Formats: sequence, structure tokens, C-alpha cells
Amino acid sequence: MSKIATNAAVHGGTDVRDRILETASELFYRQGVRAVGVDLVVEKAGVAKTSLYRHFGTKDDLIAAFLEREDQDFWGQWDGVTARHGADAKAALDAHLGWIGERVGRPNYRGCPQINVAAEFPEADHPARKVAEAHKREMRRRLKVIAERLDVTNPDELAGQLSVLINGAFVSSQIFERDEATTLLRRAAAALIAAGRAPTKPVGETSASC
Amino acid sequence: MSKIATNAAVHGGTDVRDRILETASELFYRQGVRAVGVDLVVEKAGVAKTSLYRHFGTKDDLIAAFLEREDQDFWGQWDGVTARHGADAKAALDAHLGWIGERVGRPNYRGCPQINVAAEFPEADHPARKVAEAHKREMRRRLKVIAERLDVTNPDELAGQLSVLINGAFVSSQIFERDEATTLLRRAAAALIAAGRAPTKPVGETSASC
DNA sequence: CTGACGATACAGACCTGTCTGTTCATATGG
DNA sequence: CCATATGAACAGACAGGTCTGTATCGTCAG
Repeated sequence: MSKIATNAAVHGGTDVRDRILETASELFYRQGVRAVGVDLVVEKAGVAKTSLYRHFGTKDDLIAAFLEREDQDFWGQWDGVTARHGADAKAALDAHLGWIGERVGRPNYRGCPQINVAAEFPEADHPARKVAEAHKREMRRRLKVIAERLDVTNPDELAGQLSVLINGAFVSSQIFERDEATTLLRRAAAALIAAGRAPTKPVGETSASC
Repeated sequence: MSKIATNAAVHGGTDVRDRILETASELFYRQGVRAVGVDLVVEKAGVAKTSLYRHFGTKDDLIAAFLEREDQDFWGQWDGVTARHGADAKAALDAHLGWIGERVGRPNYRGCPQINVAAEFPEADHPARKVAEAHKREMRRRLKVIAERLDVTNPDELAGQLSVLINGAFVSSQIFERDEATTLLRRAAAALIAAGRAPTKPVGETSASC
């Protein structure tokens, strides 16, 4: 039963905390946060309820910790993609969109946890909402960094458009055909970049392309 | 359904049912479905609990009815926009995007109810999820009808991109600056249309615009 | 008299969070 | 090398509230 080579587990170890958080994360994501009670988390994690409340003072704190974990996970993978394709900005963006498209196309994909939790908890001051909001702002920030290397007139605008596109993909998995997401995202991004290189035109007129 | 105009209210009238549904809709949208109990709906609507359960056999049925109501409302307004700007396809699309942008920019905007409820109820067979899924498919279908009048090579692809963009706007209200949504949506749509008119190119290369 | 409606109590389940008591590995003092 | 203190973790009962859904009874209009 005891784990880990260097004890680490016992006496103040983070082993129990990790097990709780991992179990809670899976249950929260698959079934929804409000649908999962702490008793279920405790049972599935094989820990005592007292342990849960020692490490996370409140269920709300556990929810926030869940989103923080997802946040770290997400940016960890994002950075992994960046590391593999960081040279050219366009290639990096395509790689990120490919990664996101693959992600939303997975059979058990259930949407972006940040968006889902935000939908479950409208109260603006809920601790989990702050995590979710920071996550979305971080996404736009990172996209802007990429956009600035893409030789467009208005990198912030492009970052906003790409943010909307990606968030849209997260919540639109239902309407995608098989493996449609990646192609859709990449072509859309390419169109937005191309348009962003021409001087910004008034939006009202069609301007009959070039 | 249409329950007659004359007496209407009393004796089998839809008055009580409407009041319940309207009250529930507002509470569900503002606070989240799971956060609102039937007791609260009953109290705010000023009806008896028995009446709620007579008209809606189950809370789940009430939730589904809520989404159906929102669905009808949404397409009613959509059709209103179409009626006012239906002549030119591009103008109609811009009008719809303006309407959506204005909608997501409202102070108390809380996201698309269909998306929110779907996030709250992961179970695939939940009655409300079916309504939500049908709603999203209907959106793509209608966008395709518009796309077909836009002289693009692949109307279905454009419809998919626009769907993602619109759904993204619904869940991205947090990251928008004041009144940014409409402009963002319209410029993005214009870019997608322009790109859709050129023959589809492989996505890998940048192709340096035109 | 019929049937929709209001009011209210109730059942049974579930929820979060607390409290008590026990086990056990480690750290420390002698 | 033994004894004791420390504190995390386990186990489970419990409190107090909320939830959905039902059952009962009175009212009132057509």
C-alpha cells in the first residue's frame, strides 16, 4: 500500500492531497462539479473526509484547486507544443490549433473545464471563477504574443479573434464532424491572418475581395 | 399547442404554466439551473408546487421547457433581424452579428443558456441536452443557408466557422472590451468570407496573401 | 359537481461541514 | 535502546439544511 521510494507520502506528505485532487478532478470534469458530492470524492479517492477538509478547507476551495490544476496542465501542454514548433510563428499557431482540434475531437471530450465551471457558478466572486477568468485572459495574452510575430496590423485584434475561435471550438464539439475541428480552426486562422495583413478596412462594405 | 385566446386563463388555461415557465427561465438563467430549486421557482412565481408538477412532470422537464422557450425566443429575434436585413446576404449576416454582439455585450449577459445547461448536465440522454444540441445544429443550418448566398466555394465550411465564432462569442464575454464583440465578429466574418471565395488552399503554407 | 389551483406537511434522499476517537509512523528525550 | 510526544490519516456518526417529488385538504369558478 505505501508508495513512493523516498517515503514522502507519510507525515505531511502531499500524497493524500494529490490523490484527492486527482480523483476530484476526474469526477468534476466527467459529471459536473455540482453533481459530485464530497462524499463521492472521498469514497473514490479512498481517503477520509477529514483529510479532504484538512487539505481543502471548503468544497469551493477544492473546485478552485481543480481549475488551477487544469490550468497548469493546459499551459504545460501548450508549452510543450511551443517547444516543438516555436521557431516560426505561423507553424507554432498551426501546431497549437492542431493540438486543440485533436483535444476537442476526443471521444470523451466534455468541454473546457474553465468554461464549464464558470457556467455552473454565476456568482462573480466565486473563487473558481477567478481562476477561470485568469485562464481566459492568459490565453488571449499568449495568443497576442504569437500574433505580434505574425506581421499583422493589429495583433491584439487577431488575438481576440483567435481566442473567440478557440473558445468556440471548446463548446462546439457537438456540431463537428469527425476530425473537422483542426482543419476548421487552421483555415479560419489563416483567413484571419491574411485579412490582418491588409490595412484594416471599414467593416460595412463587402469590398469584393482583392 | 395554442390554447385558445378567449377565456384562456382559468380552467385549463396556460396562464399559470406561462408564469411558472417565465419565472423559472429568469431564475435558471441568472443563477444556474442546479442552483435553483423548485421551491424557489414556486415562491417567486406565486403558484403552488402542485401546479408546477402538474404542468411539468419533473424538474428535468421544466429545464427542457426552459431551453425550448429560449430556443423559440432566439429564433424569433433572429427572424426579426432577417426580416429587416434579408435582402443582401452579407448585410443580413452583419446584422445578425451586430445583434449577437450587442447581446453578449449587455451588462447582465450570462452566456448562451443552451451552452450553460449543457455544461451543467453532462448526461447525454438528459432531455435538456437534446434541445441544446438541436439548437446548435439549427444555428449551423441557418448559417449555411446564408453562406450559400455568399458566393463562397464551400458554404458548409463557412457555416461551421461562423458557428464556432458565434459560440465563441457567447462564452467569451469576459475577455471583451466594451462593445468589442460586434466589430470583432464582423471583421472575422469578412475575413472568412474573403478567404472562402478564393479556391481552397492547403492549410500548411502561408501563401503570403494575395 | 368537476377540475384547476393554493397551501402545506411530509418522505426520503442528499448535501456540506464538524466532531469524536483510533491507528500508526516518525521525531525526540532520556 | 526504549518511551513518549506529535500529528497526519482513517472511520464513522452526526448536525442542520436543501433537494425533488408526493399526499392531503380547502377554495372557487364554470
